Amino acid sequence: MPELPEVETIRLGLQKYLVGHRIEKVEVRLSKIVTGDTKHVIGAKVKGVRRFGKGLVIDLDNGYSIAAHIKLTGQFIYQDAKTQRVKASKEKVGTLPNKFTHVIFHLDKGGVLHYNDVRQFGWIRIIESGPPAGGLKDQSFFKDLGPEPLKDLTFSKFVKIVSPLNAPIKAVLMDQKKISGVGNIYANDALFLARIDPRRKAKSLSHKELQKLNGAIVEVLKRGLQYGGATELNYVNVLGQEGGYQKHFLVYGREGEKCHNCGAIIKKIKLAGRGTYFCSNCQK
DNA sequence: ACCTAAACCTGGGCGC
DNA sequence: TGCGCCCAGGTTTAGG
Repeated sequence: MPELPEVETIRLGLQKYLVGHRIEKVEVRLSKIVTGDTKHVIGAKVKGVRRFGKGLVIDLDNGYSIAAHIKLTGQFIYQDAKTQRVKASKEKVGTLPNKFTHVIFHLDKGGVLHYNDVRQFGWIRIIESGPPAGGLKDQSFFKDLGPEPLKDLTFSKFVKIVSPLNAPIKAVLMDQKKISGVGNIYANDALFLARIDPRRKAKSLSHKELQKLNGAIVEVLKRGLQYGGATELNYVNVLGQEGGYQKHFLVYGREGEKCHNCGAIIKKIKLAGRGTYFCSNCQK
C-alpha cells in the first residue's frame, strides 16, 4: 500500500517533473475528489513538493498549494507531451486518461498530470500555502501527524510514544497520530525484523526490544525507498512504473510460505482490523 | 484519553 | 459464462 516509501517515491517524481511548470487548466471529472477552488491554481507555477507522512503538498508560486492523499489506490502520473513517457508502463496503466482518471492538470509545454483512483478514497485539496515552514500544520490531515521515522522520530520520542500504550504494538505503529508514515506492509516487516509478535501490548516491550524495533522500522523503510516502493493494488510511480519492494517482503503477503529465518510457515491473522502476517516461531 | 470497529469504495478472486 | 459473496486497507467517524 502507499506508505512512506511509496509516497516519497511519488514526491521525488513530482519534484523532478513538475517544478517550473505552469498549470494552465484543471479538469475535475469526479467532483468529490477535489475540495477548494481550482481557479486558484490556474496560471501558477509549481515551486516544490513536500510530503507529510503519507500526504503530499504541491506548492505553487502564488500562495496556494495542492494538498493530496492517495490513500489506497490513487496514482499521480506525469505525461510529457512529446516523449509520451507513460507508454513505458503500458501494462500497468495503459492509455490515459482512463475510466479511473478523476482529475487532470494540464501544464504548460503540453505536460499533463493525471490523478487516477480506482476506489476513490483519495482526495485533493486546494489550500493556502501559509508560512514557508510548517505552514500547513493548521490544515486538517496534516496537523495531527506524529513524528516520522527517518526524520524527526528520535529513539527517545519513540520510547515516550510507545511505552505507555496498552494497544497491540502493530496498531500503534500504524496510528498516524502517534507515528506517521508506517502502514500495514512496513509495520508487518519491521516487527518481523525485530522478532516481536505484532499482538504484544506496546507497554510490554522491553527497552532492548524497543531499540530493535526502532532500528527495524528505519531499516524496512530504507529498503522500501531503495526499491522505489512496493506495488500492491495500484501503486506506481509518477512515470507509471511499478516498485520493487514487493519482491523482498519479509512476511507481508507471505501467508503459508516459509519464514526466511527459520523455515516455519508464515501465519496470517486479523489484528486491529487489518491483515497481519508473522512467524510465530521467530516473533515472540 | 484510549481503544475498537464500521464505513467509505470497487476490482479481483473464489465458489457454485 | 456469470452471479453473488467476500476481501483488500488509509483514514475518518462513531461509540464503548
